[in-house]
Amino acid sequence: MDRARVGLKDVARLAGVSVKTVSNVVNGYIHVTPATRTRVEAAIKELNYRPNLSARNLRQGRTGIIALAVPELDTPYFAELAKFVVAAAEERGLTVLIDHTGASREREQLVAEGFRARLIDGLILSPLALTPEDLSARMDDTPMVLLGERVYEGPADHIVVDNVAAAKEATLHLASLGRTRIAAIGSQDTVAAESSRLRLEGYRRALKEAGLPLDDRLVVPAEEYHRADGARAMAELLDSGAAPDAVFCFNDLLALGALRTLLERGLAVPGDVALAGFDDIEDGRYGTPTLTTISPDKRAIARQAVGLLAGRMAGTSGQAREFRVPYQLMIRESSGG
Amino acid sequence: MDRARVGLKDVARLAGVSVKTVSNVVNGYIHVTPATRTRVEAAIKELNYRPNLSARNLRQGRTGIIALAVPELDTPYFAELAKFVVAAAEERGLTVLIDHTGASREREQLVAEGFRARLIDGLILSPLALTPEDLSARMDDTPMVLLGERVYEGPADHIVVDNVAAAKEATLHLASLGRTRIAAIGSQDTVAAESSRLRLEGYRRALKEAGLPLDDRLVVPAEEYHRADGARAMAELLDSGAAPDAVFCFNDLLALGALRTLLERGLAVPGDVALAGFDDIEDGRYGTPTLTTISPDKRAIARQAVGLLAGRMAGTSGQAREFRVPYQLMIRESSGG
DNA sequence: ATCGTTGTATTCAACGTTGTAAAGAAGTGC
DNA sequence: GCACTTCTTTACAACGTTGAATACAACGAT
Repeated sequence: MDRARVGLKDVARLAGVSVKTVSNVVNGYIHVTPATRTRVEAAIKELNYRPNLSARNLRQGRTGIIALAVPELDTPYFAELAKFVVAAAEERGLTVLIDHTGASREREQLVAEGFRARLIDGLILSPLALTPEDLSARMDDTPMVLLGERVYEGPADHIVVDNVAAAKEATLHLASLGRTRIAAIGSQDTVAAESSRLRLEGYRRALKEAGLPLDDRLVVPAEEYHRADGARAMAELLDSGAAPDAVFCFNDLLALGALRTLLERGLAVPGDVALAGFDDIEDGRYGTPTLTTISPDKRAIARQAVGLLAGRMAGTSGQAREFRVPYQLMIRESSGG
Repeated sequence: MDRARVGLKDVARLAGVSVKTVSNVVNGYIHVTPATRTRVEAAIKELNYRPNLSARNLRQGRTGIIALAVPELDTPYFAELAKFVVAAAEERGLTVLIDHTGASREREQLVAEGFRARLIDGLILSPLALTPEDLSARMDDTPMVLLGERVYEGPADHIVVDNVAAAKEATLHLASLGRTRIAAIGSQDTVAAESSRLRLEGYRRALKEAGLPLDDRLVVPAEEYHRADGARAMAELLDSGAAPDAVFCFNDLLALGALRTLLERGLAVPGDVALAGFDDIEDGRYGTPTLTTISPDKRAIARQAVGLLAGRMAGTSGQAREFRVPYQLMIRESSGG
């Protein structure tokens, strides 16, 4: 194999034209004779020429690459989201590079501060640990769109789902089944745990609206949002004697973990305890029982994020914007659907 | 914000040195006076300079980016694998760009043929539909490592798990429980479905070794490897009257789908039907019951792939190599563990 | 014929970086 | 003091591409 890189120059020599003409053919410039075009295309094919994107990018000042930074890629919610983002980016001719931050503030800062600067044209960041102050202090001027639940007043565009309303709707749904001891799994007391706080707020408002008392023993924290944490939290809840007859989990993985504990202990779902989650990941749609959950429109999130980012990259200026993306309560078997 | 890009030139002017000296500081060149270094570093900080990677890459002829092309990113197995690949790449200072092929032969060909050529230095491809002929015909000379089950004699390095042995071990485990009517879910008759074929072969060998008859009605195809296919296949199996007392599913998602059908129909797992899967995805470790499965060492797969690729990128030449990665049978509740 | 117009192809410079070679400064050994 | 090495910094060219400016040819209208 030729290890030697073939460039416009080589194609030009073979086709007997200037370098620029080859460039014109490659870029579909209109004023090229069919004859030359054919000749050049033949040469391109013969040499198996591929444009050097680094050179092109250098010249044009853009790379066509955007980064998507998520806490964990192997979390179903983010994997599904990533898929939609990649698809939405492709529609616009953009390539996605994925960073995972592991939910560490340090890594999130690094990404926001332009760790990939001059390689990417834009950044979609799903922050978990980053504080609004971190964001205000941001130096890098790469366009950025924030994803997810948190509401920032800061200077960055962001896409949000109304967590309070969604959590309230899920909790009210459980109440509408006649449940009176509705627990919540997933509270967090870190400064940065905004989405947890918002969902808790929704839960509280729902209880108030339903005329149910607020019992602190029914609110159980979860350090992370994985199945294991949900299983552990559910066990605590049952052992504490709080005797819940429904549980709203702050995400689906917590709910699936909780479900596991409930079934292990011989409790019926939804018979003894009704269950609702948040995220609508595929796992929840095929478990036993299937999981009632809040389904944020992930495709819309991805589309909006990429669209907004593309706009900024194209030079749109102005105030940071917030886009609200719709969600839907999916009632399934775990709450008697 | 300065929208104007700051380059070495600007830093050099501010620090009162030549462009190359700044470059030397940035790259940690040894022979720079502490005094100059400090001065330059101050200037870099003041201007918030970031190297332009496109330019650097153009100059050096490499980008430091590798692509990982997987069929579906939101499939747990690949999401987990992707995470390990990203981590392994980071250890070597490489950045990963993810492509998803949707298991389409066309997209896989596109990727292998250098769709991203001159942007990436190497490619890790997990082929599903690509034929060995496609690979032999490959023109692009970007280093490539193939991932996954398929064994190619072709010209590319690849990382494999011994599918036949693993499938045999899983099936034999089911037989060792005293089950005599062991079904298999996931056969495929596409030309390209190599991994399905290998797992089926392992299943057959196990039956032979256990002295069990081979009953065609016990082998059920699955078009794709998702939960829905598993659920459907299990239903077919039960409706056909084949009366299985154990099922080996060719991946965990199929198994989880099958599990769903079994529980829906009031059958006990593993009491009435024992179940085993393949991949060891996290979902299987927290379902009810937990899932017996073949666990390929994903971290090793990722490490080997990136290492091998890095070697080729550094210029190692020679015959295509095959690396075998270990696996482990994880016995859990679905087979009475 | 002459002028403009349009279409086709070329030359030149520049994007920001780094490898090479070489220049200048400073020390070392005789 | 001289030749020599070592350290520090620089000028220059090149990576492969494309935008701007321009040359040249062909054409139609005057």
